[in-house]
Amino acid sequence: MGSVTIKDVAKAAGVSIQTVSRVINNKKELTQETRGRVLQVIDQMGYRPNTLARSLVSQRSHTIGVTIPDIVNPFFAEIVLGIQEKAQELGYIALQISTTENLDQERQILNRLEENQVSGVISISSRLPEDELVSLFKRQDAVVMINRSIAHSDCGEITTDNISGIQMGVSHLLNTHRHTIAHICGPSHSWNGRERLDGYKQALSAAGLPIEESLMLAYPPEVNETSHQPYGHVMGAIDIGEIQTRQLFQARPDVDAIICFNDLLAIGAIRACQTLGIDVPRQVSIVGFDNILMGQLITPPLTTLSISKYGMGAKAAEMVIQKAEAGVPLEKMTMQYELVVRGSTQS
Amino acid sequence: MGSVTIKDVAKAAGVSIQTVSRVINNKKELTQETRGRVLQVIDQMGYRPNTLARSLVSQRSHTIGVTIPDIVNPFFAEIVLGIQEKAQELGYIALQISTTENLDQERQILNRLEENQVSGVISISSRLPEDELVSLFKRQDAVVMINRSIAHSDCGEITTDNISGIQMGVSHLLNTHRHTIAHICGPSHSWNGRERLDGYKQALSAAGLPIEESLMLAYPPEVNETSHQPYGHVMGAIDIGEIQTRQLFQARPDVDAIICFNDLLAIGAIRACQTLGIDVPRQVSIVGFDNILMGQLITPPLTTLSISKYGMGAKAAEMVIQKAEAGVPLEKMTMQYELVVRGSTQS
DNA sequence: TGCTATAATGTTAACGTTCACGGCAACGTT
DNA sequence: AACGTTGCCGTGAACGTTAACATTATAGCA
Repeated sequence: MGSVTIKDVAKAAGVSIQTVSRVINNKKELTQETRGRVLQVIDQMGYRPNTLARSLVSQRSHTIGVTIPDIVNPFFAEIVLGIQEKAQELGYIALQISTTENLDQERQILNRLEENQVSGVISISSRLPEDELVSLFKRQDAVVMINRSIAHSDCGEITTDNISGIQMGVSHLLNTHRHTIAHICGPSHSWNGRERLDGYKQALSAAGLPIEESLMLAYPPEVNETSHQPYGHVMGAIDIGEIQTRQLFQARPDVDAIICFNDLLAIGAIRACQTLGIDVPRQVSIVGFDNILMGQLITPPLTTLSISKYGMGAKAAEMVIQKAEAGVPLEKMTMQYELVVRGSTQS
Repeated sequence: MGSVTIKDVAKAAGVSIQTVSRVINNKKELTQETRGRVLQVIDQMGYRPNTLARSLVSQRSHTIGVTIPDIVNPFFAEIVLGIQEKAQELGYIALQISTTENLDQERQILNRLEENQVSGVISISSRLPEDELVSLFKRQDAVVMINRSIAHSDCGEITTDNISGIQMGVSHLLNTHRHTIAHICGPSHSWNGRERLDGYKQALSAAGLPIEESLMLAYPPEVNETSHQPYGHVMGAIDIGEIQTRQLFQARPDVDAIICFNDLLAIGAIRACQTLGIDVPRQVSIVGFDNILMGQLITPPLTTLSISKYGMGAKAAEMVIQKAEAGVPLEKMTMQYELVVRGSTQS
């Protein structure tokens, strides 16, 4: 728009453009008097510096790009909030885009972010294949991935210690005298999903328990490409949990505990038990992952492995910006889960 | 960063800068041959046009700014998703910022968006006073407000028909033979909150029922300024619903229905009934507003007034962009609720 | 053949800002 | 008195791109 520029201010205040620039950048080589006069003109004319021009000349957009699988999912939303607030605190702005679990969209977004000259990128739970990610990130010099790891990459990484997390869950179940522990798996294309399955197997082995195929329920293949139906994914996950649990009890009526890939599946599992007349936690204990709000509200409230999503986001933002700004090397860090015991494993 | 520019491409392809520009903008005055050659060089060098420079010269940032009270709240997240996807469809990018229900933050953000030269602004459920909003929007020429109305403004507005919505709720309760209907109010600074309270009174009057103070429970004043505690607001709202309901039954043990400002309060109300040993819906019917996912999952599932959040967002984006792009005048539109009957009002 | 219309390409200026200079007072210092 | 210093301010170039105009080659036509 024909908005007021630094030039207009300079003319109106009877000074050079550079002087105005010095005022808005708080440089000190200025008389109190001229500064005051310029500030007054700025205020009066309603001048706002143009970030586009600024970024162009300074070669720093002070913007970081964020790709999110699904902003409607509060799990991701909380990470995003952490990113946004930390970025803002450091003088950056976060350009967040939800890919709605769509790979093509994700590719497109990443390119779009590049054209927008973002100073760095945070990629949350990407499901793109490794080689493709590498090539999409090639031209970025500050990339942090959350919930995903890539071998031999120079990206930053914030992952969660799924192995020890699920270990804690299994230990808790063993301590409460459960011995036939099933696992409802996450999607096979999810990095967390694969890790948690691995962890489950390791934990059982460590406890001297057999690993049985009939106790591991795979996540069904992609049903239909995501529509804009509200809560499509969230609702879907709950349904899947319910279905898998039904199936589980048909094959293995002897299970006394289920540890699920995430809370949504676990909520589905609880529902299945309720309709099957199975008492939770008396007959079956159920454990989830992620500590989403809903887990606290259902009955019985859900035991889960919790982690600070806000903290993950904030840390990611900090890493990206420090790298972009000062070249601080990107770390690969792992965050620890905390076991939150609630009614679904204890009466 | 020292990324590759149009100049580099031009030199490498042995053409002028302008020719490259024509290629990337798909102008037609070009030989197939040069276009091919340039495209090849572009591909090979990994050139990406610089949006900042483009926007600067064209005076259109192709960006719209969005302020959100709280992105962690799925109600808002879904609106945002609608905005983002429609914007993208129209070649725009949405710069969304959560204000975390903080007024100062909201002011700051709005200024920040202006500096970022956004082509327009969508303000979701703003709680800033009217005069301040007017002055913050003064320099924007395409503003749409969602869930808020301002007298005599030239902003676009997308509001919901709270009056008829709550009317439907009350009618439904009357039809199921309820006569002592309470209302747990929303925050008094919420525009929707005030409207729904008004609607409640109108609906009772229309039915010939008395309007009694003891049946209208005010939302408590701001307790503490928002921290980053996960789910602070969401959890808070549920707690408030629970507390208010307890209080309600103490004063008026004769109520047989509660219609709440939103689903969260309603969920709190259901919890209160459960701990008080009051059967829902046999003894008391409960109705919410917004149709959030959680309402479907609790027991009993919640009867609510539903509206397309995604649609509201998409429409807002469309309006802002049409206005910014082609000067299409901004409308003030009202969307209708739909009653979704579930277990909390019917056995 | 000469001339004009058209297609393909190049040149220049601008968008709003900052950076690296350069100028010029006023002020000590020797 | 001549010479650095310091403080304040202005000038010109640059960031990467596009719009408007200028130029050149090509074809069409009388």
